[in-house]
This record gives sequence, C-alpha cells and structure tokens, in this order.
Amino acid sequence: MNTSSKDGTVSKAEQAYQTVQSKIASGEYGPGYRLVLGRIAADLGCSAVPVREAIRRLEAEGLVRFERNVGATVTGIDPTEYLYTMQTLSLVEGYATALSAPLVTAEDLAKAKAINAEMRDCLEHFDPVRFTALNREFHSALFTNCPNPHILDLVHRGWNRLGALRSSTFSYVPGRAQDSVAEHERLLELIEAKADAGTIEAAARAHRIATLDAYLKHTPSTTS
Amino acid sequence: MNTSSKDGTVSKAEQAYQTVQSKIASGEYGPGYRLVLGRIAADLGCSAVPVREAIRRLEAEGLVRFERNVGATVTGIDPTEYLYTMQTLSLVEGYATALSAPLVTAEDLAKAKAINAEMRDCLEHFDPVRFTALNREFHSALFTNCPNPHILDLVHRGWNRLGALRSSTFSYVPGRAQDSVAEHERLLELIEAKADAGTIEAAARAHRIATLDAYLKHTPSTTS
DNA sequence: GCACACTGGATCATATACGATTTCGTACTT
DNA sequence: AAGTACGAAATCGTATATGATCCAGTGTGC
Repeated sequence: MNTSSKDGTVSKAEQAYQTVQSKIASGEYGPGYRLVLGRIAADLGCSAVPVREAIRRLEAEGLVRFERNVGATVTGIDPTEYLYTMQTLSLVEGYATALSAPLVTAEDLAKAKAINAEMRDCLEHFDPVRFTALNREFHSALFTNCPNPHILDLVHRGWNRLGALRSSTFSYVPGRAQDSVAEHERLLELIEAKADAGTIEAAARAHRIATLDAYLKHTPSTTS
Repeated sequence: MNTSSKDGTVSKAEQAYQTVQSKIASGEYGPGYRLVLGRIAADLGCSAVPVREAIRRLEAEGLVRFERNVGATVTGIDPTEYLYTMQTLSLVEGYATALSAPLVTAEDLAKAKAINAEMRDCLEHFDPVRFTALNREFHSALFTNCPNPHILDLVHRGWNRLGALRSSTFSYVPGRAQDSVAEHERLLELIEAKADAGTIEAAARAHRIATLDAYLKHTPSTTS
C-alpha cells in the first residue's frame, strides 16, 4: 500500500499523497479548494513533481478534479454527488459486511457492541462529530474481515469521500441518530445469530439507504 | 474526464495514460510486464515525468503495481485475483444492471437481443475471443443507462481488469458458453417484464458468479 | 564448491529551468 | 457605462540534469 523504502523513509510523492489526502478528509481543504502545486510543494519542502504525482493518484480516486493548464480542485460533494456516494457505499459496504460476517470474531463483536453502546450514550448530549466518528468505527469493526481486498478498498474510499463533508448527516437530520443505533443493534443480532449472507447484506444495505433517505427527505428539493 | 485543451491537443500525461492503459487491456503488456519509465517515455517521444503521472493514475486504479526505487509492473491476475475481481464485478455489475433496467430503451433491448443471437451463432464454430467481445457488448448495453456514474465507473474498471486476461474464461471452461447464452435470455426477459430491481440484481449477479464458479470448478486446486 | 563483499549498470526520485497557457486586471474604445 | 483588447502575473507542462537506490554479475576467501 505504501512506497516505503527498506529504511523508514517514504518518498516525497507518498508524503504529499498522505498529507493532501488527510487534509481533504479533515476538511482543511474543503470542496472546491484550489490545490496549487507550487504552494503545496513549498509547504512540504519539495518540488512540484512529487506533488503532481500525488494529485494524479487522488484524481484517479475521484477526490480531486484536475483541469489542464488550470489546476486541481478538491471535488465538491454536492447533494447529487452525496447521493451517488451513499448509494455506492450502501452496495459495497453491505456486501463487505456480509462477506465479513462469518469471520467476525467474538472480540470484534464485543468491540462493536461497546461502540454502539457509546453511541447510545452519545445521543443524550449529542455531539454529531463524535457520533459520526463512532459510527465509522462501528462499521469498520464489522467489515474489516472482508476477505475480498478490492471490495474493502472500495468501502474505504467511499468513507473517505464522505469524510470530506464537514459534519455528517446526523447533524442535519435530527431523528436519524436514534434509528441508526437501533439498526446497529439488529445488525449485530443477525451477525451473532449467523444469519445467511443475503440477509445480512440486505440489512446493512438498508441501514445505509435509510440514512440517505432521511437526508433526502429532510433536505428540500435540492434537485439540481 | 480528459485533459484536453481547448484545441484538440491532449497533454503528454494523458497520452501516456491512454497508451499504457490500452496496451494493458489489449494484452500487449501482460501481467507482470515491467513498465520501464524511460522506455515508455522514449516510445512516446517525451520525457519520463508525464509517464510517471500516468503510471500513478494506473496505480490508483489497481492496474499497475508500483514499488519504490524498483519500478512499475502490470498487476498480475493470478487465480485469487481473478476471483476477487469477478466477485466485485458481480456485485457492481448486478447493481448497475438493476439500476439501469427501468431506463433501458426498446432499442437497447433490441440491440442486446441481437448480440445474444450472434453469440448463439458463435457457439457452433466456437471463437472464444469473439464470444468474449460480444459478451462485453451485451452487458454493456444492459448497464450503460445506470444513473450512478460511480458504479458505472466501477463496472468499467472491473471489465478492464478482466480484459487484461489474454483469453477468457470461456476458452477454459467449455460448457459455460451455452449456459451463459441461456442466462442472458432469462435476464432479458426479466428486464422486458419490468421485474423489480432486487430480482434483476440477483439474476445479474448470479449470472456472473456462475461463470466464476464454472472456472473454479474446472480449474483444479489452484489455491495459492 | 559455497558464501559473502564489491563494483558497474540500470532505473528510479527529485530538483531546477524554461516555455506555454490561462486568468485577471486595466485601459481604451464605442 | 459597457464591452473589448491588451498585457502582466500566476500557474501549469515538460525537458533535462543529477543524486540515490537497487540488482546482477564478478571475484575473493574459506
């Protein structure tokens, strides 16, 4: 996954990639932010060439849009984009969760339960950011055992894209958080009961689609 | 999607990308092929820098593996890799087909039927290469209307990865081609009858998984 | 004969330099 | 006052150059 040499060093191209990616994920580079090669290079203390490579990779991942002779900008997540991303994520995450389910250990399950419990606590003095972080951890625990690395990669990419949104759906749609916790509960039951793959996939997919629907319902016609 | 300027020119980086990608797809650069930057640059009549960028994009797409200070090689599709790719494709293609189904026009359907008819003809004096090409066209016709561009992109990437295999599954597994044509038939019926999305998705997914299974069954324990 | 250190060539990684293109502000015309 | 033409600054695109790293082949010592 990385480009590390035998010693601990990493290439500047890799550094640039990681830096920019994390800044996009953290929201420091918000949608539409203009990624000026020279500036990033100066920040990193290197020349523009490695930065270009990093940007090229981010471009291929869809996180950045690149225009010839103009420059790179962080891909905006407009409502339509959000819909597409969530839909895709529902698909791959659902499947990843189902594939992962038979391989989930007791520890994983316990961890997921603990996280969900924490999420429930979190509901009272509601902190959307924390809740979202926990949500990601929860699902992470459920799909990390997915044996198909391609699908796992797609799931991570989906989450990354979503992470670029400053705050989460949960801050926009008040009621959704409660439902979400309840659905997690049921998902855990299914996995624990070793339900068949189709059932788990459907549940996991429906869970994410429900979040999307809640968002769509709550947001007035943002149909572009 | 491209990096074309206002005039018809494209950047060398884009040229390099297209060239290398098509050579991988066509099999000219087979799995494990070593992509030497300087050589490719010389072939294209440019310097190594744009080639590096192209390779970086291909890396992010999973078509190429890049190792620091060593170089880039075309990602091999060993049996395990094939399994993962087919599984992923079954997932995204199935969904894409289902999403696309309500939007399929009469023309699309007619075209798909024609292609499948041609495939049936093709069964007699069997030509695996031609059959595979038709197969791709057939499915293409069924999922191109998919409204979610991300998923559509994933489908295309899956096909591209598969395309890197010299010949197809059909040349390895004799009986599969017949079954495949029959399954196409049923898939067309479902779409024409406006079956619900779940049914179509399941059928499309099963169709691909069946090809995978046929391959796995036919190939002796290639468990690495 | 085998293991290990060395050396040469190939290739990668990055910096720098310069030309090309776009963009934006300013002045001029109508 | 609005629109257009020009020019300058910013930024990108690519070539070239140089240092770093890896790999293979060679020779030496045990």
